[in-house]
Amino acid sequence: MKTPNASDRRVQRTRRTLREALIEVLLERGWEETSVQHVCDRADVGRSTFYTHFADKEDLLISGFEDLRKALRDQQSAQDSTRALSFARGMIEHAHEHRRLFHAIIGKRSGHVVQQRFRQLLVDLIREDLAALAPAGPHLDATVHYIAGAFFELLIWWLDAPRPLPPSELEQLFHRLTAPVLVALREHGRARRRP
Amino acid sequence: MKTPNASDRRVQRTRRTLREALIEVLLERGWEETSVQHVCDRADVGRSTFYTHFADKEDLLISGFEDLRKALRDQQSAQDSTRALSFARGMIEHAHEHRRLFHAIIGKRSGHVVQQRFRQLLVDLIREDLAALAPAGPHLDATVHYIAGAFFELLIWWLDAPRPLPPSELEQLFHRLTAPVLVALREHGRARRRP
DNA sequence: GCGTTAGTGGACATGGTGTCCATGATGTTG
DNA sequence: CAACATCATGGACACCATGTCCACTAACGC
Repeated sequence: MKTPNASDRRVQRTRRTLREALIEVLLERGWEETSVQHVCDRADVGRSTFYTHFADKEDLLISGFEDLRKALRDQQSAQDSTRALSFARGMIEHAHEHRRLFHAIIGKRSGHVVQQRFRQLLVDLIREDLAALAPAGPHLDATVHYIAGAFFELLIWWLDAPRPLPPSELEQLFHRLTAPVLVALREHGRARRRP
Repeated sequence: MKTPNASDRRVQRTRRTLREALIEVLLERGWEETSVQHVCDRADVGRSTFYTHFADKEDLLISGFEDLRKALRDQQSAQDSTRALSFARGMIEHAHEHRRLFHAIIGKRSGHVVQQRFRQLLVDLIREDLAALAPAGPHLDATVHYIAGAFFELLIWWLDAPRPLPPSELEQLFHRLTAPVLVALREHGRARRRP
């Protein structure tokens, strides 16, 4: 069977069921210990059916990342986004709200492709934010990756902590640590424009 | 057979051969595509022998991490380590010298446990450096992880770049971006000591 | 040299992957 | 509403990797 038609009810139902089952199994077993088998069993869906929709378990999980992205955009436009890196609030709150899920997805028991994708998501979000502050080039690239890595590790640390800070404090912490980095970037940009 | 005696010539030879074979296969196939089978074939070592020495391929790779750590310490003590985060120079030079290997080990084609361990190595190194700057607590922890994540992502970005900066520039960049973070940490430390 | 210990290689059970197909079930369309 | 196209099913198949075991042989240390 070739790429099923997404507008068909059956297709939508199957995909939704599989995504939900993935999350359930993920929460119970962690990423590495989750197999396509388990997900299909939980979803009560034939394993052959799985492969007509997704290439593998990573493909399935990543298909849900778009939802996160959209949620972040909604949250972001519904507040004053005057501050740089305003995605942080939404992301942190989202992670707080779905703490166990986030922990399973990006935490220590996750898989590398998934982490890779998540970090790429961060890099994209941050690059959008910083594009206005400095001219494109290796310095901007480096700063974007610097901040993305910092945020990612900070988030994992926070998700792993036994008694984590409240979300607002984490956000504050992140902005306090990152503000001077942005200042440095801006200065660098100005310096290069008027050497 | 139980834990073989490490002083036996045969044991040393077998382990060394396996480590070398792992690196070879790793460079050719990347982490995920490397199996215990492949490594044993390349090393010309029985697969059952592998399991008397290492639990799995991760165990084998990580057994080589201690060498890196030692190399870094030697390099670090052989220079003025007055500057905070002086490990960075050694790490960057090391990564530059073994670029392809580092790329395979911690880059995009790596495995998550390996990355995990490497990040833990960074966290440990940075915590040692920063312990003197601020009192222990969540703020110090957060900063340590922040910097570790930033350095890690910066390193991967650098290893992935088609035309990478020279190592000295990367080091400079890292220190320029991180200096203000350290200042903030110190100030925070002073503020809490004299509230 | 001799007793001990490590390496060999093949067998075995287990479990996951990805593909394929005939069949039955369920939408969609005219 | 009926006919047809499409999807889901579940079982079979070939494949590959894992981890354990064991009887046999080779190499080491003392």
